[in-house]
Amino acid sequence: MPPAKTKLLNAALKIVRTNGYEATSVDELCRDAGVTKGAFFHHFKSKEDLAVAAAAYWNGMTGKLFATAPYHDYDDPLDQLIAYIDFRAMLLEGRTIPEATCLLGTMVQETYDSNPAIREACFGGIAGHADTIADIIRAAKARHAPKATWSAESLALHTQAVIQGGFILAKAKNDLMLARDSILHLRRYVELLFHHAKED
Amino acid sequence: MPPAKTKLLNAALKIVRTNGYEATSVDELCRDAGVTKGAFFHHFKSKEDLAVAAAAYWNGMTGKLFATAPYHDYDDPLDQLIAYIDFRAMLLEGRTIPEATCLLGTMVQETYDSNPAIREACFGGIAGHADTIADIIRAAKARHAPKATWSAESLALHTQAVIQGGFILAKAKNDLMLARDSILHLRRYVELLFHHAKED
DNA sequence: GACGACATACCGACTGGTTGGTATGCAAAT
DNA sequence: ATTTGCATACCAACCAGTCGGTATGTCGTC
Repeated sequence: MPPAKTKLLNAALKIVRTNGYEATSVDELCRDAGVTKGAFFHHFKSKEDLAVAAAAYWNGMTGKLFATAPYHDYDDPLDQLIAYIDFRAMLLEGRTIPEATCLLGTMVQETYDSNPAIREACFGGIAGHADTIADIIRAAKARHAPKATWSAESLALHTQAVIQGGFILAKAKNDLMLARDSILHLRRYVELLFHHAKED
Repeated sequence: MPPAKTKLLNAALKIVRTNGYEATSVDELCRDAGVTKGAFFHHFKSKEDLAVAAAAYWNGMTGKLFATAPYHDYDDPLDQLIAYIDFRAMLLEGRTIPEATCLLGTMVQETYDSNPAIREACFGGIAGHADTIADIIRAAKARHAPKATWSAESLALHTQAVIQGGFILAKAKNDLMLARDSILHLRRYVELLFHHAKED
């Protein structure tokens, strides 16, 4: 039996991704985690504190997932980048929308203006992940497109924008395939970017 | 002096885009609109009803904005498409985040699972706008890339995904320039797509 | 190794304020 | 005379957060 803190964090990942931050009540979190309100406020000094902790927890989970993902195994960084994009598409398969979508993107929409601590936590997670992709893009650019005018950092952030935007369309249509379609366009964009660079 | 209904709808556009749907209370809406709660429930039978009406109101406003935008003036549909993308980037200039971002994308994140009526209203607005872009893309494709394997509808939805995703990154960093950067990548993608097709 | 001092983990009843929503009234327009 | 467009007053449910309490360690000290 995991401790109450872990159970609350897992409940937060699930419920916040389903209903959003504001619509998630502390009582519902406790009910889902099977703990009492006393336990909640023993471990988190406020609901906001839980949200920040959940973002850090999320970063830990996804960080491990991406660090051990197979796209690192390719020698050519461009192959790694394409494989990363394919990996992101694969992560949608067999999952429901709350299971496939991003906690940070969901939370930041509701909190960017009213809750700086949560916004910062979300940005840290997204930017941190984008940095790992920027490293791959930087290497791919050095090898295959040294004269390209776009920056690795900007393209890395763009990959995250496409993925987040795909999630919004998927939620709107209630169909994760919309997210996959946008990821396929992203894949084609990256291919064209490097294909174009090789022609020069 | 506009009637209470209009004042409430305008307040909804402003406050929901700033704080999200759930965090926006009926009382706050009334306060901002300068009307009483009686007026609210006279015009809208529930908060959900207001959200659906606000989505329709938003579609009316943005529909007019895009229908009269200058990107229609180009003869070549590919020029129209590029000009549309530039127009979307231009719409960010001199605006705050709540002023620049999309009501539908914001609302659907919180309501896709819990409130089908709002989700449908959001999807209708996004898909309806995407359809107008798909028409342009279809014409551009017929003229410049008849053999391309991607569909006009899919690319049109992708443009919306990029824009929505850019908004999320912008909110996370508290900087609209992130949205503009992604829109510039989208512009480059479209150029490469058609540039590539012309080479065949 | 027994003892007291203190910390950690958790419980659940309670509170004051806020929530979405209702019931009723009333003046102007049709 | 009835409908429309609001305002006032009110309500039960729910909200995040508090608080007094208990059970279970885990130290240092004699």
